Amino acid sequence: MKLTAKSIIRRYSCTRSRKDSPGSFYSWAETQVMMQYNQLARFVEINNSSFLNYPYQLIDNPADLETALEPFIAAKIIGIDCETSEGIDPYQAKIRLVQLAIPHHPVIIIDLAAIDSSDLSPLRQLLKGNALKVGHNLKFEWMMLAQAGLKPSRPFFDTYLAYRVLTAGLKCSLSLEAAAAQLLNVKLDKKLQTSDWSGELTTAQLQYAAIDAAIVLPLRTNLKRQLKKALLWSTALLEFACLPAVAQMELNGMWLDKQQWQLLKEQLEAQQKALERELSSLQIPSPNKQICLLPEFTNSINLRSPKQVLAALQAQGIPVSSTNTQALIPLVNEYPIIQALLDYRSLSTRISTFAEGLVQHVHPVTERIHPNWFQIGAKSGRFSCREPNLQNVPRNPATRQCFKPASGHVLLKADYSQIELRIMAKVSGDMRMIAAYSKGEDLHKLTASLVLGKSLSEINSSERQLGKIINFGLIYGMGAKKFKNMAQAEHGRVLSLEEASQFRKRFFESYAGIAEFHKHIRRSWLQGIRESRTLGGRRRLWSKDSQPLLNEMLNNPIQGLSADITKLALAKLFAPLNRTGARLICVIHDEILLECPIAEVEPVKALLKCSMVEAGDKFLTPIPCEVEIQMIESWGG
DNA sequence: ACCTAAAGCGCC
DNA sequence: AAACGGCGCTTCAGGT
Repeated sequence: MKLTAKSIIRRYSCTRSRKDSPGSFYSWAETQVMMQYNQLARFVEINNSSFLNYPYQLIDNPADLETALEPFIAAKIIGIDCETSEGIDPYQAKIRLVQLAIPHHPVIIIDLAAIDSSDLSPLRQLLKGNALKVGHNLKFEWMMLAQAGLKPSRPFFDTYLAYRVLTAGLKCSLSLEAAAAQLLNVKLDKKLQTSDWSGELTTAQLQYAAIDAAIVLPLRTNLKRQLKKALLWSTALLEFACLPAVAQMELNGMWLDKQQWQLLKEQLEAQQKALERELSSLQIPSPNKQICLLPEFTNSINLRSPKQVLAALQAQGIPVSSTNTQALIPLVNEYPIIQALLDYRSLSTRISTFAEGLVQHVHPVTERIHPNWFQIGAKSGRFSCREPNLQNVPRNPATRQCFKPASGHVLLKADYSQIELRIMAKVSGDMRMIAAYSKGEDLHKLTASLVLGKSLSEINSSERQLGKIINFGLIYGMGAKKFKNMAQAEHGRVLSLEEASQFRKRFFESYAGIAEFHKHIRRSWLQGIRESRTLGGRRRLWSKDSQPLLNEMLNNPIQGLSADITKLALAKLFAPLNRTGARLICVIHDEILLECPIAEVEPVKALLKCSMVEAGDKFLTPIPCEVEIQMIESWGG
């Protein structure tokens, strides 16, 4: 197959997945769901009330359970919801109710407080079955059910993820309430969601519980139609396939050596104290400061306050108009105090956010850290992670060495090598990049040689570093000025603005495919197009009240496809990984971290590599996909 | 006393 | 004015 920049761009711009083809028909079951929805909608209209009546059957004994679930055994699609008591932490909360919905049937509400877990096997079998489980934010249900010994099996349809796939980039509420209102014109009353589900339940509570399970069925029908119409069906399927891996990862958590962490904290605090002394000359500029008799109370400034720091620096005659790092870096050599200030601020973050902050999230029950993972947390489709964010733990070894596997285990750390650069090579079809990757050449070295006008063998490690900055900056539209600053800040190489813009020019001359790719995106940006797609079909929208930035549109296809690839790897990994003793514990965009029993290292390594490479190959061919796997005793190596 | 925006810094 | 992109957390500063 002949690859040219134009042909790839053309293909890129009209990428269609077969599975996304519109005009699909609906099954009988789906038609029934729509009829049910129509009845529901009519009811709302007539009553003009936020409270909906919906038939349900409360099951509070083992004998009724088996009978009640009979109609569900043959069902292909089941709406699922849970209500919990004692909070929403899967390690502390308890499931009170499991609600199950199928079309034209009362919702079955199972009271787990009234049924012994040994009598739940009909429910367990049902959840293990092949029916499509539909719910809103199923990660929560999955974790709760898994903790109750009722782990549900694929396939899943998560209306929350589906709604996010459909609206990625837009600011809108993704709650079930908002989705039902927006897509079905049904008003749900969520006031009871946080009510007490531990004691005697009221009719209103049961009614609320029933509606939540029932509503996801028409919601799914609506979302499926819209996803197919928007050519987002394969993206949604990818998210659904990835969901159980994410839920399991959140349950697994990550172990932190608290004692070692405490030692680290003390070291950082000592370093900070030393810097504070070094920075004591930074004082409040005051015209009458000589009247202050107790300078330690009056003249010292708050080093975390940009406003006070700016005034103090200016008082020392240092020519600054801003205290941000970019502005201060060029002054580091001339004024030693600047470096101390930068170090101080860095230490402040490492102490408050990490040394003090992270340890507060060690779970009292598991003694591990279980962050909230959001599999579509970013507009590009990337994951985000909160409370705490494990995706921005400082890289320095002393910090990461505190993250360790359980005893008898090691960590397996797998990284995609230069994934975004490879994606750029793929989507732009740049001939030089394709040739370099197929020969196994080092792209950073290549860029340095092209821009500096030297042969590959002449490039030293410092020049390669410059090539790296050029590669990662310029492919996303960095301007000459920012590039100049970055070359100095991260590489220590002082460039004039002319040199910087000369390098930039040579970069795009050397990689004509990238230049062409940028032109193509710029054209659609100029036309006022408000969406961006990845090669996998994932879409990001811009709302009408926010003008898309060109650089956002340049970046999205790259960053978004990287997310697609990682998610596909996780989806492939999930089932086979569960047949081993290894556990997924962390995902940092292009890095996957497993905790693996020592005895199983070799097979798990092979499985991990295979899943990731297969996922990469699906989108990157003919660009080779490289995955590096390390077996380590701690995250720090 | 509490809320919000911005600055700053950590990561990919 | 469009000028690397994507996040989350803590602190400060100014407001109600």
